[in-house]
Amino acid sequence: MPELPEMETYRQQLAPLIQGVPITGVEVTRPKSLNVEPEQFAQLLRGNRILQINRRAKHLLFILATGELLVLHLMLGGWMYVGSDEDKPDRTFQVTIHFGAKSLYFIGLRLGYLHVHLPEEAEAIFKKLGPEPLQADFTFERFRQTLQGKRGNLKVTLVDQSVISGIGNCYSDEICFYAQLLPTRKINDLSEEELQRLYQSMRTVLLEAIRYGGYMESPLYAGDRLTGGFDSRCRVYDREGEPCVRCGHPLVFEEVSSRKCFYCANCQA
DNA sequence: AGTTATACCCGGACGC
DNA sequence: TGCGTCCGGGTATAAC
Repeated sequence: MPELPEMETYRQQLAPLIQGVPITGVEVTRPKSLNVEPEQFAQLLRGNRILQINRRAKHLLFILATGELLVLHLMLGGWMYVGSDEDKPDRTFQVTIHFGAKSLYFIGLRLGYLHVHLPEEAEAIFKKLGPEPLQADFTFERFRQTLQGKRGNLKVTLVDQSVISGIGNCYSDEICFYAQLLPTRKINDLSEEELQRLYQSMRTVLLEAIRYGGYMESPLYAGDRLTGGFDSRCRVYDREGEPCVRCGHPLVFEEVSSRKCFYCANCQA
């Protein structure tokens, strides 16, 4: 599922492919993906250009030459492909944006969406989100302050977008594993040393995931060797029963706060 | 502040 | 091949 590293991978790879290229047409087969009428959407985009692609948490922001933003959230299982009629995936496209011969296909948008906003509207939406975990000014000191007074468990706190933004179900497990902390630990029970481990692990895991292209089933374009490169490097997520890479004990699956949760019961404490 | 429940949504995998 | 069934899971919101 697309979390911060996946969206960051998309952002980096998408930029050189579509930035500045005139939009020649739009197709919408799922109007619910949009917050405006499909005709209005097409009218706004046709002849327009995406000048820049930014990311905020799990959102991608396509900045149009005319000043509006397209705010993308892939939610569960959404993904994208850039290609042409010849090599496009055999899937249902909810939205397609054509850039001459090549097209950007949006796939698996069930709860996902592509919304048109003015910059100030987007800002208001993003105000509810917690800090970006990888932003340079999100120091350990700020991290500690952010978690100050929290009493929930590690898992539920890490995936809470209003506390820290961008981390989802997969990376919360990976971060806990790297930090050798049980996802069920209470935030307020963590020692100073454990908090530091958690902070370092958060940065290390997210940066590694971005470097290897995140956790995705499908490439972004033909010949893409980066997207999904982190799949095989996931240490615990969806690996119930497999031996822990650190100690060899079989990994455990448990529902924690009604979420899928994977961890090593032997070397996480 | 935490915890729990519920609705949202539908493609595609799977079973027969 | 074809048709019916059901799952997944982040987010918003409400109730306690």
